[in-house]
Amino acid sequence: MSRAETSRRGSRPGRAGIRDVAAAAGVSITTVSDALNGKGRLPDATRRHVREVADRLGYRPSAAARTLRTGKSGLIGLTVTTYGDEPFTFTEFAYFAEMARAATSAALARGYALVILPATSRHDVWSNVALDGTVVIDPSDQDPVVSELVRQGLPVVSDGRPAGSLPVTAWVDNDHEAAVLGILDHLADAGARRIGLLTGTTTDTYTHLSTTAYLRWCERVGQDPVYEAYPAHDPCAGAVAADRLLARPDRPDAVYGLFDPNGTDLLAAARRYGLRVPDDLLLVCCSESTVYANTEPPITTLSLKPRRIGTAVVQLLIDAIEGVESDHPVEQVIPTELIVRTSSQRRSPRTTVSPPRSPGQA
Amino acid sequence: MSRAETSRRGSRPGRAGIRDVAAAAGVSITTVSDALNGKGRLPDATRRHVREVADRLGYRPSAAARTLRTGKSGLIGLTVTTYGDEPFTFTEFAYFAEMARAATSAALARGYALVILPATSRHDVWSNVALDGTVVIDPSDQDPVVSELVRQGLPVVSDGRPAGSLPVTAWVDNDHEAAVLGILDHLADAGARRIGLLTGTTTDTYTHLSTTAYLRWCERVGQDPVYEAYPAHDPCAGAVAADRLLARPDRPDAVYGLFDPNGTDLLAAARRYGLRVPDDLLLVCCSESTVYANTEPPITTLSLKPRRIGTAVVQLLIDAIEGVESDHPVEQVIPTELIVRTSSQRRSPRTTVSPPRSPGQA
DNA sequence: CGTGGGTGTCGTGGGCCCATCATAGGAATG
DNA sequence: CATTCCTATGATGGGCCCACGACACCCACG
Repeated sequence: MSRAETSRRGSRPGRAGIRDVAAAAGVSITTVSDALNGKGRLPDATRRHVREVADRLGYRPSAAARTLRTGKSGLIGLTVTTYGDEPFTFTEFAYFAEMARAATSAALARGYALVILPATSRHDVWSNVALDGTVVIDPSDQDPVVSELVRQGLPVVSDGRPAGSLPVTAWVDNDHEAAVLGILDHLADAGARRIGLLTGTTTDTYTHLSTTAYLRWCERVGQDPVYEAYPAHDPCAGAVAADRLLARPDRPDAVYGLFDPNGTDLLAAARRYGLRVPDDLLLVCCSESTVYANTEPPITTLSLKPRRIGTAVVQLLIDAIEGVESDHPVEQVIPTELIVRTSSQRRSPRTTVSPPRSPGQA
Repeated sequence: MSRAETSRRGSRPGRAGIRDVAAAAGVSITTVSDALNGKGRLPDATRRHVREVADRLGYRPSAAARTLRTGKSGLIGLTVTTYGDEPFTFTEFAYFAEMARAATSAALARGYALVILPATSRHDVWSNVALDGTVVIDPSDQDPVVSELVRQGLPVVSDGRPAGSLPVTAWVDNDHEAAVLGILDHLADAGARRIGLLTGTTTDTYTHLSTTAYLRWCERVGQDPVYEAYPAHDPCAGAVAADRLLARPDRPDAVYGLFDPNGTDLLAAARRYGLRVPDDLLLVCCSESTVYANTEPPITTLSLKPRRIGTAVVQLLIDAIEGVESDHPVEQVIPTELIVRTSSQRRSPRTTVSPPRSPGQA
């Protein structure tokens, strides 16, 4: 024992180990471990005493040793898709930030921390961190990262319905088709005759499902599709695409934009063409940003509820990690929320749909 | 050895350990370790063979064991301040997202991953993860997290000049005072007579330095300060404060807003009071968001260059971790960038400052 | 009244997780 | 026999946990 003491002193003068605490408290290593972890059956006096000594010595258990022994690291990977060199795209900023924030909080509340891992990370980096499980955002079909993780026996929960036969443990997503159909109906109700779509060229599930839903809706109501697609990760391309859409001979009288910056892009394009919103052009875009509450005019947005998604994803993952029989279903659909503002209300609000009021009221 | 083999088989059927690789390749454990890590002096044939076998078995070295042995985890903490329950504030979304993105990329390029750790994390969470060092965003004076980390001998680099005598290893910041003075001069040059400030009630360094710089500038040019402060973490309070500022009897004819959403808030308030921008009111705000390029009118913004900051912070931290004699100084000041748009140009651009052109040109 | 067995409470020893590294050892060659 | 090379052995890092051991106490039986 004294040998251990000595060798430890030599190795790391700054940090105290469990051995040092045991020696200082006059008990065994096991007793220290049990006292600090609330395990075993020890008299409260011993427990208190050990805790006191540990505090005095500034003892912090080595995370590495604990992880090695228990097989649990308390770390959850947050894998974000990458376009080009940078992790997560510009268009997803607000969504991603909100989602990550909620996920961080939820994980923290259950004693876990999040590790950011871009999908294009070098193998050696993310196989070099001990994860208990991983959250994957919008995994592509046959995502090599996911299959590798699953092969290692780690639970994987995805934000976004997994494409193809990706073997994720669970997933959470919005009902994107229903959301698009709801918006199109909303615009049609507001008087839109020809609804256009600003969409992306990428092949992710969100873009694909939304575009398909649009095309099917068009077919159902007998409208020719009017849409422009652009690479969503390029912040400049959006403005150009918005311009193209409004410059078409079959110019739409309402537009839904799938990505966050589309609102301002479309608004700017409309101004260039002298179109008044909402009189000449109805506008809706998918965004989590609150700037659209204060634009001129305020723009109707679709919120994907990233906070609920982030929370749900983490809960599912931790349930899987801890082997909790999921009281949650393994496939969760989070409802979207349409925040109706001026840009999508041609008729002055409530005038025609509400019951008549007394003339005195504004 | 056969006993070890057996016990391993029983323990974790899915994952192969270094023992299994050694057995399968018919060499010793050391040889496997050396072959995979490029150490020692081994014949290339052996090296290749070992690698091949390791690949075939899907061997991944245990991160926990390696961390325990080497004392390095390859993990960097990213500590974010919290307001209320949620990590990082709404007003810092774009800044934080950009900064975190750059930091993630920079860390990755050097083989490190980032762990998100809200400052209010329970002790047991962030002492439960093995960190090699930590990035702290805007640490408050006497931040307990920082002192604890430093006490453990871990390098800490802060984004934002540390308040008080916080013992950080290094820091990176903008020259906020110079930035504010530059903006005020810019507005004065554009014809502003009375410049107002939209600031925060929080005590962080950014808010403090900026406000002080404003007050000093006012004193120097002999203008009465006109400012409103609000709790920056409350997204609704900003709109109210903007309104208050423009409702004052000594209404300013130019305003600088310290926080991201102030641009739209001020624009909306200006419209309510029938003020034209930039004719009746000049506007600048500090923001990383590109929406201000497409507002009506486009708004001049100050960029704090979060990507450069995120990169610099991580480089400094990893230099410290790896004991590299910093070729970078330990205190870095990143220049800000004023992106001048219509909202701060009262006189039509270039007309009066450029040499006269021939009448035919637009 | 004395002692052996039963029952509990507290606490300890040593092995284990897995990879790394220093050093000792062995084989081949000059 | 000496010198290169390469490989094997064993210690190490630090905390957790299984399986016991030590000790006290109580009851019953001789």
